[in-house]
Amino acid sequence: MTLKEIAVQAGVSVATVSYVLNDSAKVSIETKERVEKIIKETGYRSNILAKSLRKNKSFLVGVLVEDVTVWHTAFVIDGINELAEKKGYHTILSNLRLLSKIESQFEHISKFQKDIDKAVDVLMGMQVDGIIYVGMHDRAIHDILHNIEKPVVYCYCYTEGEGSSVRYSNKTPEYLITRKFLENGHKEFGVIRGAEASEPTKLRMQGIEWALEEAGISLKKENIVCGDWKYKQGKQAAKMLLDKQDYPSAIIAMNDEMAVGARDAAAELGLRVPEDVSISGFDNADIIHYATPRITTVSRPLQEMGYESMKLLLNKMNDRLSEDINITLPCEIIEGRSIAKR
Amino acid sequence: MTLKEIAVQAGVSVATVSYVLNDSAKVSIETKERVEKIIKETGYRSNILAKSLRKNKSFLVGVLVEDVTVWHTAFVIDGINELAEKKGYHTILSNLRLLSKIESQFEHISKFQKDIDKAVDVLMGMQVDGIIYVGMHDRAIHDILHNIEKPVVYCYCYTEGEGSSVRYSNKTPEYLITRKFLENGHKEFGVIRGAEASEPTKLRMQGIEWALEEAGISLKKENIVCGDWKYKQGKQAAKMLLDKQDYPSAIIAMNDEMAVGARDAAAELGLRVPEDVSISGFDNADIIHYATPRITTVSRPLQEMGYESMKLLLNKMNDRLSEDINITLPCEIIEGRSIAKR
DNA sequence: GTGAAAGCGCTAACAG
DNA sequence: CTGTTAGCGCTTTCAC
Repeated sequence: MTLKEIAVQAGVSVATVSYVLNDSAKVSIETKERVEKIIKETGYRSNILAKSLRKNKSFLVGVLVEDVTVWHTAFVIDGINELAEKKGYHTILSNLRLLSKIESQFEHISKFQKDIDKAVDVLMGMQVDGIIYVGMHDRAIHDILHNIEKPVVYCYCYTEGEGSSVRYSNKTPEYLITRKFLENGHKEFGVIRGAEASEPTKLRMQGIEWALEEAGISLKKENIVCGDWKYKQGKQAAKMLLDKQDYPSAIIAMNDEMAVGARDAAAELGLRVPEDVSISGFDNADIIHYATPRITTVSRPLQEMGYESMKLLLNKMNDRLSEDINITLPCEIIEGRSIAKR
Repeated sequence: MTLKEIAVQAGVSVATVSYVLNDSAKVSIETKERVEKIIKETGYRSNILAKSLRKNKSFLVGVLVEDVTVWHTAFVIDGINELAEKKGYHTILSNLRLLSKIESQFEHISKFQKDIDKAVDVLMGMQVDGIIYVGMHDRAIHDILHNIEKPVVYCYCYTEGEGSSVRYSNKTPEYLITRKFLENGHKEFGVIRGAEASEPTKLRMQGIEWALEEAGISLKKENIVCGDWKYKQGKQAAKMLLDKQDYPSAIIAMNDEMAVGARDAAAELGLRVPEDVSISGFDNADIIHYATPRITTVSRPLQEMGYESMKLLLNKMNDRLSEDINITLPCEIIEGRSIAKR
């Protein structure tokens, strides 16, 4: 069913039908009703492709995700969708599937660059009005999106080149968590860091140091142990920290998996959590809802990050914003029962 | 940059450029190379919208998900993407966001029907060549997709009306799990069911009964307790089952959350898992990787379900398949250490 | 081998 | 108020 057929059935011109459809002014009530009746009867649906072609505007945004199966991605997408839907935009999802590609083959980044270029080609070919790039880790994306003359927003990552970004705060929440320990009288700290070079690791570390400095407490170098974000290394790291006479009473793990690992390490060493050793995590992952005691953690504003990314993109697309903006959204501290008075 | 501009620069007609682009026969080597050079230089990208309009085929499939934040959805999408990408199709994601809508307002299904109709309108308006509907629960979807003259595949759900479906097996894996208990000498069983009316609950129950009947063992009615898939009720249910003299030595929980709840209940009652009571779960959820002991569970073929859905859809779209097909994919048993010899 | 031209379904001047 | 018409970028038939 096309606009033309509707026009024939209604005995009017295509223009008139188009006017009714977009109620763009000046159609007599009778004509309008007659046309609308036929539209309803026939179940006519306008061809968005044709419309986009003609208007040179697709109301489509490309959502280019590094990997849709990485936990936070779905929530970010959800946030994007929420605002997009409100504003009459639709999303076309392009999934780079980096996780499985990296795991299955030891190929160089250049291989992925090709994939990315192809994904961008398709998205641009689809005439998207803008692109939101959703990272699988929070890090700098370096010159990876080429030949795009449309607005780009980076979410859960950022770029030093062109393009706005939306991230979450690391330093402040880790500072606040550290303060919780301090307020409870803790003086000896152990830190289970994330992976070496990771951006969040550095930022969270800064938050910890900030709070400790304020309190005039120093962190022993040997009490900072490097993990890889995984349960196992978290447990191992905690064992190193706790298996000595003067073990720290406060353990700050940089994510929940490692925090749960630390809790289990404590249990194995016969230490009670939080009475003997207090522990904090980061991420508000599902696991901690089943861990006893409930571990105090930090919740990232994932949905909101998607929402804000879409908001930024809308502003860019509608020329209400010319320069790039980098937004950092605050996190929420989720109180558990894993930090006790000292 | 349009095809026409390329034509001008190359000093040929638009037709020729089109021929080169699609290498549809008969273009002299020299012309071809000249055109290709310009295409490369200019970074020309063909307008997929225009192409689709002209060919009346979009190479777009609509992925209509009930809620993208429901854990399995991302994996299903990933599977869909994997095959779609291989076959030159792209996905447009429509997220009904049912989870938050249901939680935030007590509105009737008719409200959602409107949302669904709208989503379908948009998808069809985008001229998708087919639709994959991804459920948030495994259940029958009743007459909810109207006015679609394109192929539809239901994934993680099914329909009694038109449309193929891809689901995972419930009965067989639960049968196999039950056999594991039996092989370990268990004779007294307790079952923590899922929500009352749920399809998977019924099917899994059938699997359990099948194995027990085979073994000539009967299941006491009072040893079947109804849960709601959540940790808390799992724990509560397990307490009912275990807090008596002749408690069952085998507890089959119908998902992992409840299984972990059961494990904690056992611990609180001073029972060791698996020595005093053996436990199984279902889903292969993240949580069980941190639970001690590792709980024996069932992994659903989520990615594969997406992949198979796309495969079915491709066959339908290319007229290689006329009748509806309902596929049930097998699950995998994930061995843990939560079932001991009796 | 290559080009002219029609037309996919729609919008938006412009004319009446 | 309504209709005519050009044209968005592309494919494809038919001529040459």
